[in-house]
Amino acid sequence: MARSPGALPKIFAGTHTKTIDAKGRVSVPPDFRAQFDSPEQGLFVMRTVTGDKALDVFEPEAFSGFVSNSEQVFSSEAMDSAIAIFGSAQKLRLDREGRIVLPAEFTEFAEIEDEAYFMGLGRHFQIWEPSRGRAKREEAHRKTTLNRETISLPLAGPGGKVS
Amino acid sequence: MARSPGALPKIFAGTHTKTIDAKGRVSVPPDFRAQFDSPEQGLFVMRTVTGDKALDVFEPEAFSGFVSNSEQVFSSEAMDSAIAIFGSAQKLRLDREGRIVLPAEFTEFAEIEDEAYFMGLGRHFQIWEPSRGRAKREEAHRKTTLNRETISLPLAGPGGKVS
DNA sequence: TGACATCCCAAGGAATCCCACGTATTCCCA
DNA sequence: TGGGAATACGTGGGATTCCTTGGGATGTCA
Repeated sequence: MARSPGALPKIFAGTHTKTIDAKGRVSVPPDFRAQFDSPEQGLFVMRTVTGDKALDVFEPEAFSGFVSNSEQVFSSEAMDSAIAIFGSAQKLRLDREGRIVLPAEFTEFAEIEDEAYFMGLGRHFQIWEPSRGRAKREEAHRKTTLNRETISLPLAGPGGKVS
Repeated sequence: MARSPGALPKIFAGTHTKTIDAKGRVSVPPDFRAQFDSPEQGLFVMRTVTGDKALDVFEPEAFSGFVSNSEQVFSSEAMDSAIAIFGSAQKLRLDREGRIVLPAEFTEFAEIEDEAYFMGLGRHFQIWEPSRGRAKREEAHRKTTLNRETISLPLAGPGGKVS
């Protein structure tokens, strides 16, 4: 991703709660949409591997970074990672109004019913069931407040890139 | 990786369960078909060598990568690999509706009856017997969740793990 | 010549796309 | 600073396209 010097990296920040209509459609927050290089290429959604009941959402360009890491198709370790990532990921297209349809597989995994909680995480963002997402956010804030002396956050550094 | 900016690599992602009709035909998921450079060139199918009862499916272009890797035809190791790969692989054509017919050799190996479970793995994809494939996916997800600290995934954010 | 495999065509159903309207917000100007 | 207009956003429904499934026709090999 060649970024012109001085240009700021895209940042997904903030939280947004969006309703899901009868057809299963959700509006992606405009704040997030504004960050997309090419909305017509859609987004990659996958079940998160952190143990949370949440979904990770990436732009195609960011998501394609996972491909190079799975060159060794016959290594069983790489296999597990590849299955966990690509097996659960799916490419979603946005309609003209910037909505996506979350497949049942994902809503079931994240236990999402009629509302989706979008949470920006910098380079990508997540989708949660609202109450669960809010709880996670509060907990993370509390933990980070307590542990701020001992943990290292790359706060000062530039976004860096996945090679 | 030399890739022209903006050009994204093709990615096979997600899982799809497809029924096999009386004639042994299965629809290749549209998501996957959309990734094919030239559907008329067909696909290469082989028994996987990971010990799983599954089938690996490659595009001709990706599959041809194995050729260069097996140059040393007189090394017994390379011989075995070549036999395992090319000896078991078979080229399948798609009909106008995007269906393939899995030869008995493959359905027997993977113990596939009347349903096929397609699982994207990035550069290529696999075909499983549904219940077996689902189990494999759950297991892989669980393992990856447990080991996510020790394996390098660019999930954590910019540059992966900050040491 | 018969049996089998492959290819082609058609129709039903489902998912997707597109368009239009109501509402809220922002911007601008008085 | 208040009000009005224009823009953007969210929402819903209708229309179209795509996908799947099944069956028939054609070609091939034994």
